[in-house]
Order: sequence, then structure tokens, then C-alpha cells
Amino acid sequence: MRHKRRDGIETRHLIVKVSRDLFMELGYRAVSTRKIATACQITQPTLYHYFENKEAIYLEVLRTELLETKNQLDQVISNHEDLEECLFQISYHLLLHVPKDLSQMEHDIRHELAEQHRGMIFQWWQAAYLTPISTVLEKGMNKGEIRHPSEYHTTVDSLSMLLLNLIKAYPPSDPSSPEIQIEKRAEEQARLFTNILLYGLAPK
Amino acid sequence: MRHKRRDGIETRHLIVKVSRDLFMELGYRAVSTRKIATACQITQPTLYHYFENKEAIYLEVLRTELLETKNQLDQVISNHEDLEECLFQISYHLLLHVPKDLSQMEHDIRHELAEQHRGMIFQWWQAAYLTPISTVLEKGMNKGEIRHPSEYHTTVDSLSMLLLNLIKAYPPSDPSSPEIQIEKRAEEQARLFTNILLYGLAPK
DNA sequence: TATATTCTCTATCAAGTGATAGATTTATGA
DNA sequence: TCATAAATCTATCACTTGATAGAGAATATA
Repeated sequence: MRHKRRDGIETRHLIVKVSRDLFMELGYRAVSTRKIATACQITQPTLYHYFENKEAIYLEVLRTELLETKNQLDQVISNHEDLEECLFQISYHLLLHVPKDLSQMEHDIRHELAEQHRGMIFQWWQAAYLTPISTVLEKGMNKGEIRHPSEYHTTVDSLSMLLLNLIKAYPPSDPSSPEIQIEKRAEEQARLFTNILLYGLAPK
Repeated sequence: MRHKRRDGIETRHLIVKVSRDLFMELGYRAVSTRKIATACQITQPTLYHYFENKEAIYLEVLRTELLETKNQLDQVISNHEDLEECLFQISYHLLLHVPKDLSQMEHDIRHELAEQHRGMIFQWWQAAYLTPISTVLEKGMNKGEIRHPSEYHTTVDSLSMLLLNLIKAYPPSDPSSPEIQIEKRAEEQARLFTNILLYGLAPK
């Protein structure tokens, strides 16, 4: 018995999971198919039994990643009524559970993938990140808890992007610090983001 | 006369200038030495007459880029007294003149360059981006125009990072739109950023 | 003019890349 | 038990990568 033989679907899942971590950490170009295979403890051609090519792996990673994020955010939102608390929970959750470097992901989508896939990916992305936040802001707007975006010459979606940019660009913490501190830090950051977004820096 | 022969220093400058645009647009890994050479209309080995290796080119790009940014920001700041106007001008300038994707740059620094250079680069980066903004915020704090950061359990530097993250993550505009619209858009965005940073979304 | 230096070139290397062909092993089920 | 299908392998291809050796041409210097 020279081959460790897994269930097919199991190997496929493994590939997606391992690739996700590698792609999100290092970026599309820096992750070779051999790197993926080694991390999965399989040989490189085996990848091609499950996926047509490298890009197809990345697409599957994106699809599952964004779908999961959407489900989690929808969950978070449905659990909180209050605007400020809801924004805080969204920020907190994204800071903790989302790929370290969302900008990396955007870059890869823009520069490394075939153009034909962009429309589809943008829809996934919108459903995962933009729509949930915009929904919350819109509700707050209707309740008069935030000003109408037109006062700022902007839109609800732009404001969502703005919050998202705060979150996604936040630098990864020192990996030497323990897990518990990571959560503490995320909480402080999330509190800061929501505070400033709602009330600003100027004294009242 | 088969060789177009330039002044040495001229060729070197050309390499840095061309590489800057490529690196900032596509990222370190996606830019090959041949791509650089072709864009400079020289052959690839010629690059190695001026630089030890690819990394040295990138380092020189970073050094000049960050130094220039520092000088420009210092200039902008010295020209404006008022806090809000100063923050607006900083945002406006960065939106217009800074590499489209600063996150890309951070990724490359973190993942593609030898660790020994990071300390030095971080100092350049700090002098170019962080210090100028922090100086402005600190002044505003001393004049009572913004709250003391400790009220938010944060620091001036963190607040600077926050503003910077807003700016740096901002998506590039549609390349089909004319130049004049780009400036208009940058102005609106800069106004939005400073407004929210200072006053927040909540009604007074 | 003659020599040295600078600049640019052609040719080439070793390593790594994504991808394919086809053999080999393991499990399934009639 | 034996044929079939699924999973994994070895071997290899064509291409790109960063980098080097060394020749040739343009310029500077003496």
C-alpha cells in the first residue's frame, strides 16, 4: 500500500482548505501548485484530477470563502437590533475571522484572474461584504440614527466601503502574542471604528 | 551604431521610474526583470549593470517614492493652518499622487523582501506617511479641536493609521473617465473622509 | 591617436512554473 | 473473482524566471 487513498470528496475539500490559507496569506502568484500539493501531502499532478487548473482552485476558494462570510455576517446582523452594537459586532467578527489581507484578495481578483470571472466574483463579494453592511446602515438611516448620506454627497454603499476599508486594511497583529490578546485587540479596534464612524473625533 | 547609448545616470533614473510604475501597479512578483527591461527599451542584462539584483531595484523605487511623498506632505502641511483643511489637503494629495494600491506595497515589503531591509523601509514609511499625519493630529489635539485619543483608548499614531487606511484602500477610479473627473472625485472623497473622521455619521 | 572605462549587447544557465501523458494502485460491485 | 472506475503516482514537457559570462561598441582620457 504505497498510496494513502482518501475519499475523493475529502481530498477535494482538503485542497480547497489548504489552498485558502496559502492564497490568502501569500497571494495567488506566490503560491505554486507544488506548494499546495506538498501542504496537502499529495503530488502535484493529483491536483489536476480535481481541478482543471490553478485558477479553478482559486475560484473555488473564493466561492466558499465568500459564501461563508455572507452567512456569518447575516447571522451576526440578525442577532443585534441596535445600530451601534450591530456595527461593532460586524467589525469585530470581520477583524477576527476574515482573511488577514483582504487587499491581497482584491489585487488577485483584479490582476491574476481571467476577466470573464470578475462579474461573478464581484457578485459573491457584494453579497458577502457590501450588502450586509449597507443593510444595517440603511436601517439606521431610516430610523434617523445616522444622517442621510446625501448630506455627505455620498451613498450608503460608499459608506459601507469606507467601514470595510477600515477593517480590511488593519495590519495583522504580532504573531507572538497569544490568542486571547488577539481577541482583546480586535474588540478594541472594532469599538474604535464604530465610535469614530458614528461620532467622529471632534469634541461635542 | 547599434546601441542607443544614454548617459549612465539617465538610464538608471529611467529604470527606477519605469519600475516604480510597474511595481506599484502589478506588485513585486508579477513584474519580471524582462518586463522592466522591455519597458525601458534595453535588454534584461543591462539592468544588472546598474543594480545588483531585482530586489535592489525595488528598494531604490521605495526609497525615492517614500522620500518624495514625505517632502510633498511636509509641504502640504506647512501651507495650511486649520486642522480640518489640513486633513482635507493631506487626503486630497494622497488620493491623487500616491500609488494606486498602497496595500500592495505593504504586502511586497512584508512578503517579498529580505527581512534585513524591513527596519529601514519602515523608517522611510513612517517618515513619509505616519509622522506627517500624526503631527497634524497632535496639533489639533493640543488646540482642543479633537478629543484626546485616550478617550478612545487609542493613540495618535493609531488614528493616523486609521485615516491612512481609508485613503490607501480606496479603489482606483474607472480609467475611462477623464482626468478632470479624477480630481473632482478625489476632492469629494477627501472631503468625505475628513468630515467623517472629525464629525461622524450620527446627527448632532 | 591609443588606451581605459563605461555602457549595452548576445548567449546561456539552473531553477521553478503550470500542465499533460500514461502507468499503477486501490476500491467497488456484478 | 474479475472487470471497471476512481485515486494517485512517475516522468516529462515547454516556458518563464533571475542571474552570469563575456564580447562588442561608444565615450572619455591621456
